Amino acid sequence: MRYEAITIKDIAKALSLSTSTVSRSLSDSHEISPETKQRVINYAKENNYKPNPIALSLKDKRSRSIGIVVSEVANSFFSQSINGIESMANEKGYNVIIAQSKEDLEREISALEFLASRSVDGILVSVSSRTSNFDHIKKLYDKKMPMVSFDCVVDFEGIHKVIQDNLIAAYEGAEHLIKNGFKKVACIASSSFLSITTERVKGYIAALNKYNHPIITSHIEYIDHAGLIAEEIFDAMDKLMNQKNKPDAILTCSDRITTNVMRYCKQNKINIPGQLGLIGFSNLDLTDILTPSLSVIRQPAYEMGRKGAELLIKMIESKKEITEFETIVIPSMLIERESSVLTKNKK
Amino acid sequence: MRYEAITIKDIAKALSLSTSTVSRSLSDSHEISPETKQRVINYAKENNYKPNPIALSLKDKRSRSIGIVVSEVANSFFSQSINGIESMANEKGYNVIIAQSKEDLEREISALEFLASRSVDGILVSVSSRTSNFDHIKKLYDKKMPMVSFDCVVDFEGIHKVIQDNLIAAYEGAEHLIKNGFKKVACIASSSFLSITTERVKGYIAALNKYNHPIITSHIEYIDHAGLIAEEIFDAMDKLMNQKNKPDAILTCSDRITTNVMRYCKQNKINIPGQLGLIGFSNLDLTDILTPSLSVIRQPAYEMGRKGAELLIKMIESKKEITEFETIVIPSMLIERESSVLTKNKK
DNA sequence: TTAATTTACGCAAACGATTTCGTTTCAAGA
DNA sequence: TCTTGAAACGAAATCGTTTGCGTAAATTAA
Repeated sequence: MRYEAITIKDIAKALSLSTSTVSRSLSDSHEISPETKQRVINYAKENNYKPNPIALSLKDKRSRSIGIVVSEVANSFFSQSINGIESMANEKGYNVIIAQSKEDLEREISALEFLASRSVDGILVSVSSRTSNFDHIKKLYDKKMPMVSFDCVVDFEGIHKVIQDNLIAAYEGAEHLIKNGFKKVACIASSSFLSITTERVKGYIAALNKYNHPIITSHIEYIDHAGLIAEEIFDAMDKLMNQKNKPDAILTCSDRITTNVMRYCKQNKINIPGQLGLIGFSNLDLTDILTPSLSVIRQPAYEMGRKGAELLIKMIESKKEITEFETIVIPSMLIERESSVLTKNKK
Repeated sequence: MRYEAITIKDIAKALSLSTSTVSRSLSDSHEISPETKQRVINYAKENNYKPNPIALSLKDKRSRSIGIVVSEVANSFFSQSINGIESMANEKGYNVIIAQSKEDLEREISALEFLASRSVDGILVSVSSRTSNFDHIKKLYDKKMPMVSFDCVVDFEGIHKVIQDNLIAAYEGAEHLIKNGFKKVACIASSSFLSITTERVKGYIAALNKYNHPIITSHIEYIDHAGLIAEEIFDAMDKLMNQKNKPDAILTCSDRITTNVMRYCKQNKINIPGQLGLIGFSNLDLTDILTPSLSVIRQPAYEMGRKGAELLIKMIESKKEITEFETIVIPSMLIERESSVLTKNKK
């Protein structure tokens, strides 16, 4: 079964004209008589003619499509980002092709290859939590594939980046806990490979330093598999909560970590915020109706997507080599709710 | 800035061969000598040659891409469906282009036009909640665009459909509430335009009939805008809870409705399940850590996506006209948790 | 030795659209 | 009357790939 669209040839044949004349009529060229032009335009409209983008792509050597590589679509942060990317891309006349790495380096590499072989004009990439080296990205980039790195950005210069204010966000998160009376704030961060992780941990440490809290190594846990397996997070919680000097609050650095910490506390009957204060990075819409309602650092996913797409398209359409690279930082938002605020009458 | 891939011409020039010879070598034709073949294959591999899919598309009159139209990507059901679609499409060598209708008929129409004009080989569509007539879909379908309707399916014969067992799922949901001792089970359904809504309401009514509960019209509310505006759901709840004969339990028929009912109850301090039992359709991963944990009917999003993509691709690749149309029903899963179970010691 | 066949490759058309370069026709200027 | 030139259109190349057809050289059969 096949859908057959009308072509410029069909129009030419129907009106006994050459394809050149039809093409020129449709592009409103001055060297076509007004009558012919009208005949063509009318016929095209009646038969709902749309130029074949594939033929155009072949000629122009551009596909007007951009690729996205994320770890997973079914993740609130990324689905919101994709939403933003999509809206900007559509405005600019591009469409998007999505590839998922599933937090796996091998799949990330093949996703990039796949996109390049599908001749996208550029790629937006958020690297997986298992990506500790960036050769595959560099390689493609050196071949002049326009690329923008967003969220989980690559760790080298010479590429546009769109990030949130990771350090500041984490700083404010930790500070928020401290100001609300917590004395021993721990941190569960994502994969140690990622720059967003080091940034966030830096912010966490900066806040502790600022308020003269000691930095306790056993209070910092890393989740190297992006929390795809809940076990990993439960193990981290076990470690944190079973030590002598156990924390009284936690800053969690990703959606999945945040929710799994909640899950752990619920299963282990740890009272939040009474026994454990909690604030975490999250983009879920449901955090306000959790009990206790969850204080979160909300990441500007949609805006990051839009900005990333805009940057990428600017790059694609730029004639000259790009030499100046922007790093766009979009502020995140701290939403204070119950999970991080100690009340007088705690159980 | 532009990425330039190596072409068959480049290989031909480099090895002083014709493009035909190169092409045939790469397709392992018998009419090329083993030595030449090897030379070409080696050179191609060294230079990471990948055939240009755009040129192939132009020749084959197929793009090896399929379109998806959903109301919104940032929706757990759809992002999970897309995940399934993507995985199947990739297995079969297709990629996906996503378009969003944002629950708006106009945007749905233009999304379909957009996809057709981008020459996708077929389209998977879940209609928006504002879609009460299907002319735009029929029109495209009559032009032989392969299409499969999933989840919010179209209301006419002669097209493949992938749905969940809406009637049974709703029946079981209502039955579950009744069996747990609730006497006055209400229902908040989605847009009355949608067949999934009528199916689910039928299931709800069937359960009430089966257990000799009266059908009370004021206990059925419809949310015509997909709950994009929380207000609409709050209004429905106001109506339900402020009547004399108010319900003691609710079956909610979509993710957004379910969570907004929770939100309403939390704001209005309505105890669940003590004052109001609740079970709802939802695909969120967080429902188990709500308080009370939420009983849900989980929709088989991933499987529906995979099955839909499989069906669509089968259709695209079929030589002959399709005359038999399948309606694939995938069972959903009822997960019993606290929100629908009355305990002895209620407040 | 000559004819027939096989081997191994090149030429050119095709897909749909754009664009450069002609070509035809007609009118105005010399 | 002849030249010039604009106006209005067509032919053909191009993008990258496949493929039917043609053809030279090499091999085999007669």
